[in-house]
Order: sequence, then structure tokens, then C-alpha cells
Amino acid sequence: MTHYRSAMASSTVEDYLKQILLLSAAGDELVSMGDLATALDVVPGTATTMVKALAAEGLVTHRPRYGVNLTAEGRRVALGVIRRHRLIETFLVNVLKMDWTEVHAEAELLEHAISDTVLDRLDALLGHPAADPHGDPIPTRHGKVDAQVYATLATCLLEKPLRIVRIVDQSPQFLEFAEQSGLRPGELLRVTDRNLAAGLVTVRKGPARAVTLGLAAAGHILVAPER
Amino acid sequence: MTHYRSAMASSTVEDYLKQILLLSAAGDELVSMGDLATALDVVPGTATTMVKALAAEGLVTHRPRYGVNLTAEGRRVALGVIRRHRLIETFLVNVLKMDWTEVHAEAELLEHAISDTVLDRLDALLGHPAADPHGDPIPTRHGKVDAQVYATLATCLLEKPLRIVRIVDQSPQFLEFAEQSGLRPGELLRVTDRNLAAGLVTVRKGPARAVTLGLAAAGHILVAPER
DNA sequence: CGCGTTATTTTGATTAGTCAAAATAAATCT
DNA sequence: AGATTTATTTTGACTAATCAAAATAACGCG
Ligand SMILES: [Mn+2]
Ligand SMILES: [Mn+2]
Ligand SMILES: [Mn+2]
Ligand SMILES: [Mn+2]
Repeated sequence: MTHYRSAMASSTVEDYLKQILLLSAAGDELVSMGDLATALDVVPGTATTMVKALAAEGLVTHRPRYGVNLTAEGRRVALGVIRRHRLIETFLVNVLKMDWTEVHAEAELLEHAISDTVLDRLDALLGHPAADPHGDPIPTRHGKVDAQVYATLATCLLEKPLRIVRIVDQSPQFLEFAEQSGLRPGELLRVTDRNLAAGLVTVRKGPARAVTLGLAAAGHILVAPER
Repeated sequence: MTHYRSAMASSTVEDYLKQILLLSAAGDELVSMGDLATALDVVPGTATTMVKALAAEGLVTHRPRYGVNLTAEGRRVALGVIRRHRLIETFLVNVLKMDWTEVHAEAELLEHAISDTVLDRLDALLGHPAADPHGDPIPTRHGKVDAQVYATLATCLLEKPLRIVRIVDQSPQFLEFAEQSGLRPGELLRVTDRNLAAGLVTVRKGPARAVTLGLAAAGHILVAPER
């Protein structure tokens, strides 16, 4: 009646590894203890302690005073967690018809509890999706993940037709704003104005509706040129 | 990024409470520390320590040296866990088409990770089932559970037509035996012979197939008179 | 009734994960 | 360069959950 997970990484360890990967932006830059601690909602000393333990397990490399990043093995584990997270989100939205603004918190917990068997069934049921409801790419079972780089509403060309491919912010507040403003993955729009000094970006969907948002927010919406 | 559950009971606490309920056979008999420890796969001293802590929290009443049972609040929590467990099993079999012999272990973990929101969606998707794939009754959202008492293949009348309503043993070994022998919930059969001295029961489905099983095993298969 | 067997409880330790606060190192600013 | 600010690490302490092994209580039998 005790529970486990393949080759045993606790959900705490899984969350640390996942967060290190996400904060290093799928790249190899060092993640600071401060950022890691904030993301995991622990005090910095806790992050330091945990990172040293992960380093001793060979899951991360730690440059004291500078930061941490993943070993190949740590990355493998992290990608597994991210795959589970994103497939679960997709299931919750596509099958259970939940709101895409609220599924992140659910997946945060379920990602540690679902077996490979169940995950594979889910993946098949969903038709092996390439991205989750936020447009986040879903790693394959073998840890391949689409690393394509996109422009954002803060950096793209003006007046060109664009399609939203991804929202890079999991907070319900931001997602609800996006939902309300019609800024969902898949939507078509163009940026009609960008004022760097004022930090404002204006976008339009068709001739009608115009939405103005701050540069930081605009930077969280990834787009690809359309047609 | 830390995780939680409504009014916070750890998965360990949830498993203790659930197991106490299951071992007291939905009744009010005291559960011994030995049985509880065995069910939870811990040493008896651990069960004692935990039960004292649960008693301090008002979730159980402990009669030292005799046993433990649930308070109303402990029972409420336990029924919630059991509801989640059984709805998850039903989902895994009915939607993901997993084998009814293997879903118990999956549910053992997922039961602690699923929110009320997701559970309600699942319940609706499944059409508010009254029982899980093993025939175990699913408590309602308000903690009502079908307490009907059934005969078993070890106690029922001979030669009467019967329908299997429930298998009271979660072990994959037993369930695979049941599956192989065609002894699934819903199946029709009759007991053609019972030898108490030898401890053997023989059942037949139609005129064809006869299966012989031991008394203990027969006692794990609950049946209702048919027609 | 007393003695041995068996179950339960207690005691002392251990591990994972955490925090508060002090110590230290690095970065930044005169 | 020296002083100040900021980030990181260390230290000491705590909680939840567990085990091994010793102590104790209840049971069951002659
Ligand atoms: Mn998580
Ligand atoms: Mn997502
Ligand atoms: Mn469980
Ligand atoms: Mn069941």
C-alpha cells in the first residue's frame, strides 16, 4: 500500500528539475537560486540545500554562488515531468472540457501521480498532440521537444498577419485576460501599433476589436507569421 | 508551486483513514493495529504512532491495546478517498480501456492527486456510475454509500441462478484468476457443488464450463439471486 | 492462578523537506 | 579601492513518516 514512481524521484525532486529546465528556457544558462526558490515558493536556503542534494545524485551541476543546471539525466527526468504535465492539461481541456485558464494547477499535482501506462493511453486517446492548450510543446516519450523560436507581440513585425502559437504565462489572471481579449492560441491578428516609450502594444483581430497591452504582457504571447 | 488538497490531509493520512474504513467492513468494529499495519505495509509501531496522531486530530478514536475506528469526520474523509479511488478505476477501464485487473494500483496513487473539480467532470463523463469495475459501490459526493449485503459463492444457495455483483479482492493475481475463469461482475452462473470438508466450491456458467475454487476464494465473490 | 505466547506500545534513530536567521561572498556604487 | 547593498550559503531547528528493538499488556492454556 506504499506508493512509488519509476526509479524513484519524489514529487519535490521532480518539481525542482522541471523548474530548472523551464527557467533555463530549454537552454543551458545557469539558473539562480533566487529564481529557483521563487518559482518553487521556498526560501533561498532551501533551494541551495536541495540543489546540493540533487548534485550529489547526479541530476544537476551546481556552480556555488552562480547557479545550477541540469545533467543529461536530470533533463531526461524533467522532460518526463513536462510531458506528463502537458498531456494532462490537454486531456483536461479536450476531454473533460475544463477551462484552459485553470488546468495548470490541476496538472501540477497529477503530473507526479500518473504512470507511464496511463500516460500512453491518454496520449493515444488525444491523438498524440504536439502542443497543450497553451501552445506549449509536448515532449515525446523519448525526450524530443520542439525547440522552435517564435517572435512575440513585443518583437514581431507591424501590420503583418500573425497567428498566436503559444502563451508563455501559466497564471490564471493572465490567462483569463488573454481569454477575455480573444488572445488564444490559434487566433489570427496583427499588431497595429507599438510604442516602446510608453511600453504599449496594440493588436487587432480583423477590422473590429482592438486590444492594448503592456510590453511585458505582449512578450508572453508568441506568434508566427501567417500565410 | 507547492501542492495541496482541500483542508489538507496528506496522502498518508488519507490512506490510513481509507484502510481503517475498509478493514472495519463499513461497520464499526475496531480495527487492530496489526491488520492496519499489514494493510498499509508498515511495522505495527508505525501504525500505533500514526493512529495516536490521527486521534489527536479528531479523525479516529483509539482504544489503546484494542483497536481504532473512525470518527464521523474521519469517515467523511475516508469516503471521499474511496469515491475518488473508485471513480478513477472506472475511468481507467471505461474510457482508457485498461484492464480491470491492473487499475487498482494506478488509482492508489491518483486518488490523492485529483481535485473535486476534475472528479465531478469525470463522474459526469462516466454517467454517475454506482459501482466500479470490480463491483465496489461508489460513494456519492455526500458520502452516501450502498451498504447492501450480498451472499458469496461460499454461502449462497446451490443450483439457483446467480449474478456476480462484486469481487472483494484487489490483488492482480486473484483478479486475473477471476478474469480467466469468467468470474467477472455481471456474469451469470450457479453453484453446483459445495464441499465444506474439502473446502471446495464448483460453479457452472450454462451447461458448459465448470470452475472449482477454494472456499476462501469463493468468499471473495459476491452474488445476488437472478430472476 | 501463573506462565508463556502474541500483539501493541514505547523509545531512540533516521530521512526528506522545510524555515529563520546568521555568515559569507559577489556585485555595485561612490 | 573601500564601503554598501544584494544574493547565496550555512547553521540550527522543526515536522511528518518511518523502522528496529526493547518494554509492556492482554490472552490463552494447563
Ligand atoms: Mn508539480
Ligand atoms: Mn501548459
Ligand atoms: Mn493511496
Ligand atoms: Mn475497485
